[in-house]
Amino acid sequence: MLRALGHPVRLGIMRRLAAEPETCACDFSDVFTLKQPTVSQHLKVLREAGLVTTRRRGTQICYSVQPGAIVEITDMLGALTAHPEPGPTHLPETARSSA
Amino acid sequence: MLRALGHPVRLGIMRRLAAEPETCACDFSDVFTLKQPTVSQHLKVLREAGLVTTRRRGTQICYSVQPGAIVEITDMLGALTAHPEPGPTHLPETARSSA
DNA sequence: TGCCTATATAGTCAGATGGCTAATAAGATG
DNA sequence: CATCTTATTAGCCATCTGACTATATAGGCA
Repeated sequence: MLRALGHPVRLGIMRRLAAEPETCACDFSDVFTLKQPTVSQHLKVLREAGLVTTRRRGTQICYSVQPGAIVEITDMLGALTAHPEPGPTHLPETARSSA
Repeated sequence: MLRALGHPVRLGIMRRLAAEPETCACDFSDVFTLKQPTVSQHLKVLREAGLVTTRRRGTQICYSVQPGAIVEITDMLGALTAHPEPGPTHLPETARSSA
């Protein structure tokens, strides 16, 4: 998810979706001055990262922010400031799973 | 900053620093099975992103998480879930029907 | 001072990323 | 059913990233 947000266009898409939910895919091409397939690729990354949800409206597909995903990231980032506690709070460092 | 966190090794470094502050640079080479210069590059990215702070301790340089940076990211991400209607300001209805 | 350890930089190369055009698939609408 | 619009996928190529080795720099300590 962080990797998905690490690209300026994708972060811009998220911001746009936050400011104006239910934005259709075709709208982004104009906003970011990118060709439609390029936007589609970025939207796919965001979709597969679970950061956005889709809904069909007529011939268009509207995107919105998946609030749960943002909470998930925020929670994970908050753990970065948590002090080390003597308990099973910390995760194993052998996590090799990719998203 | 998000771009800096978007790499598994760098996120792992941040997690390690959260679990064990004041970790010296040489320690990461062993933890992540990477050569020393590679770790140094990642630490440089984190440093330039303002995500970590450094402190010299003898011959070593110890890294710690910069809490303010995490707050900054969290705050920015929180804005992604904020609705575009912060007050009684009326704006065009967009026919949002729940699925 | 001189050495020795720890860290940072330079340079290089394979592989990933991100943009495009062209073609395909999905679905609405007459 | 035919057609048209919209979205996705495929393939291509320039650029960036991230790993490495080799080298340079910084600073403590005998």
